[in-house]
Amino acid sequence: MSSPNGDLLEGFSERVDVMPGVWFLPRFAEPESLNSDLADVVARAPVRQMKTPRGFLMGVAMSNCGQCGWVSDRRGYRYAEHDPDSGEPWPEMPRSFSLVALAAAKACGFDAFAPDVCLINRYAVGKGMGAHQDRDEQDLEQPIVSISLGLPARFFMVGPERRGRSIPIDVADGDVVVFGGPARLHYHGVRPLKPGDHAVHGASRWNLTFRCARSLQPVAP
DNA sequence: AAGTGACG
DNA sequence: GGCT
Repeated sequence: MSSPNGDLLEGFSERVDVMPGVWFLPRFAEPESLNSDLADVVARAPVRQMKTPRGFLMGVAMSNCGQCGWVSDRRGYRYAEHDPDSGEPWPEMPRSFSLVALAAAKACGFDAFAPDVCLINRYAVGKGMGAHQDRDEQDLEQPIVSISLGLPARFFMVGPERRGRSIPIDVADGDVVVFGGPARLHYHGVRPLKPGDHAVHGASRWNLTFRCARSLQPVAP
């Protein structure tokens, strides 16, 4: 298929190259099926505020789906096969999640993205996340795919050092950010959420981040 | 410090 | 950049 957007899937808008290894895909995801499946997942594994290793309560409420889930407590950051709140395995990753994550990664040149984890972050008004790295995954060859749902927010990407100038990326419902390769370990964060009222999610922003935490080999979606 | 926030 |  020949089009101005050669390596993008047909029917989608543009791909913005933010910096080497960071791409912004405005309105790439169709929120409706994601919203429905998200509701099912968080009904089984409700979001909760985890503690940092130093004992501070994180502002953002989190859950997971997939083969394991990212957790934080006084023992540190890690991936766990079970939800520590319920003792149950994390809910299975919905097909709608893995399909859009795969397509977004492919649009950025990652042809075999097979995430085994989706970390679910819910931002309430006033909540944000300071600059941090996603470095707890085994497979750093694979990118991080981040899907925004609900209220808009300002994501920021710094670089390999925690401090320094950041590049803002304003993300809204259905937007996708992909970062990998030279940016896979870049520090990044989210500015505190401004008040608003989204038709579906009310005064919240949801973020779905897909990672290859343990799978070192591709798995069919 | 995946924290918050005053100050410049 | 300091503080906790």
